Amino acid sequence: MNDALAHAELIAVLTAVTNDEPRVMTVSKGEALPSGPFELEHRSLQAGLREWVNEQTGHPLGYLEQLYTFADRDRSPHDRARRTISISYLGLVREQAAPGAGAPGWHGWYEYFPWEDHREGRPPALASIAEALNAWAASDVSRREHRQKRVDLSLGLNGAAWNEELALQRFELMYEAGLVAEAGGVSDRVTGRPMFADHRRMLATAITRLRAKIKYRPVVFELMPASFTLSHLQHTVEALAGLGLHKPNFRRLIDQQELIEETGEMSSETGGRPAKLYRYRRAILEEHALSSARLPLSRN
Amino acid sequence: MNDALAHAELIAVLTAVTNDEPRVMTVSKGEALPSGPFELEHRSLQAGLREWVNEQTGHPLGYLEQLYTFADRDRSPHDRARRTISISYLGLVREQAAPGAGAPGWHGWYEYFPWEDHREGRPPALASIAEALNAWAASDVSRREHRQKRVDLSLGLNGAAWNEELALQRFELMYEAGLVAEAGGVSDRVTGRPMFADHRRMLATAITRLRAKIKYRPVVFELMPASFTLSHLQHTVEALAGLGLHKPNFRRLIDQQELIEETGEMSSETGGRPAKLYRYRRAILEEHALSSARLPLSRN
DNA sequence: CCGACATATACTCAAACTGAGTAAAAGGGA
DNA sequence: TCCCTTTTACTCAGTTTGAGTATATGTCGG
Repeated sequence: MNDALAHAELIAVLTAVTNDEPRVMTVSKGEALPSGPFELEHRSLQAGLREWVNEQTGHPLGYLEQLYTFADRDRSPHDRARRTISISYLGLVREQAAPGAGAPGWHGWYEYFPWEDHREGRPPALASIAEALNAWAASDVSRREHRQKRVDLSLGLNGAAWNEELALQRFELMYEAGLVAEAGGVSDRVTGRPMFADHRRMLATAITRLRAKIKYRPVVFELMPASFTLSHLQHTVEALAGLGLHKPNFRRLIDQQELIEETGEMSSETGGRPAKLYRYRRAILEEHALSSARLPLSRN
Repeated sequence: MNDALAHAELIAVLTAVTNDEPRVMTVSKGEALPSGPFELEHRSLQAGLREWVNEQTGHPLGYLEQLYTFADRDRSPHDRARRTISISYLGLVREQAAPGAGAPGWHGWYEYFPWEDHREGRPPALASIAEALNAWAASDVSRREHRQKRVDLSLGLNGAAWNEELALQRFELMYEAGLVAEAGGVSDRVTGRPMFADHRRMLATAITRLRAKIKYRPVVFELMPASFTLSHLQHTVEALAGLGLHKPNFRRLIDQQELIEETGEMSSETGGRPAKLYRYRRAILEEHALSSARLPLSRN
């Protein structure tokens, strides 16, 4: 085997939802994701990450999932003889347990991706982005049609519906078109706040992964306090998905899955009729398999 | 930053389906997955893998997706001062383009996982495994109930349905119970063929990933020749899922998604009525977004 | 040449699920 | 007391899904 050596670096995308706003933990005034070296003492990658997140931030993190491993060259121009392998993780932090989640260090997802929040309808930023991307598509005669289709599909134009799971795809498209600051574009209220190196891309990866995952696995509860109302739960999901959901149907979905149970307490925080408080039924993880299954099964 | 250095190793799980049998490319007489070092010249991890797969095997590989990155210690006992980071990839190889896919080097998935093939009903191996795991569950008084639930759910016992996507979970359970050879168990027709180090676990990861992915993304076509019959397509999906599918419903699903189109040719290979030949409509990738969406959406 | 056989293709039907809308209940505050 | 707000409960049509049945079109044996 060849003796090529490399640095190993762990990068964490830690997410919490506070005040119905999804947030990510950052360093350097919001310009980078927290990261640290992978050391020999660490038992495994996952254990290594857990350790230093605990040391550095004090946030106990529940759910932790590997996102992606990068090793592209040109990432650190001063270090050409050696490569850095970056292994990124998505971690979910419970709101309750993160009292500093509104403090410096935590920044809203949608500061970095203003076009991703569709809870109040299509965000104004999207119109400008669409315009810029359409121009980009038109600028290359030979690939125009193909590009236009990608733009339409990603942004939900010309008959296509907005798909919140395409967050990464959208960012990569904007990168390719040179719109975002990391690719030479400007940084403003339309194209969002940039980050160090490819950190914003990792955040986009995390958002995409999480938006997909909440649909078939009960990970939202890793972000919820011990007891919560149905509306609180719905608003958390909406914050992550960047979409408004139909209330009656959301409730139906939740209780037909038997994911939660009443605590018996009530909450009267919101000014209207008091709401029942619920807690997550941890046992459900053992009872059901919770899989999607979209194949036409037979029974022989 | 700390100066911890590590080897970087790329591991490929290359899969093809030949004669309705899913196969994986191996080295060392079927005992290991092909792997190679990640070198400085490589542009990126993905590019690195592509290069040496091409060099070593000659199989042009279409689809390539990162699976997982490992760095657990104790993996190579002779090399304690340094860590090896293993980045595994899932690659799909077209049947047509892999004429050696039945030759040595290629082995059927179900040699390694005899309990995973449910196309002809529950495989006989499963009964013995269930027995052994039940005994294992009963052997620990304090955790018995929890263990029993895990067993029931994984194997589809006591009212639970068999879920083909739990392949990795099942392997980990058998590992934990010491059933498989890699964890000190025996190697026979029930527990399947072992592999070097954690390679069988990586294969299980690949199987799980692929079984999930075929449901919401048209990756099967990466395994199909240029033209094929509907039955051929169905048998390929069945081979991967390890399940029998309901024929009329499979057809309905396929053509309502407009994934394929007729070539105009017919095939009369199978002894019965000749079947129409189809080809994959590559354009579909651009037209549709193809996402699952299991949230109760609203439209304001 | 004919009829059994095998597979392909086409159609039907009920149950479950999904998107969407409406109505009643239960608090707080003017 | 009445209005406002939010929770909770119910309805309904259109679609999707699992499952079963029927017909078409070849090959092959006699």
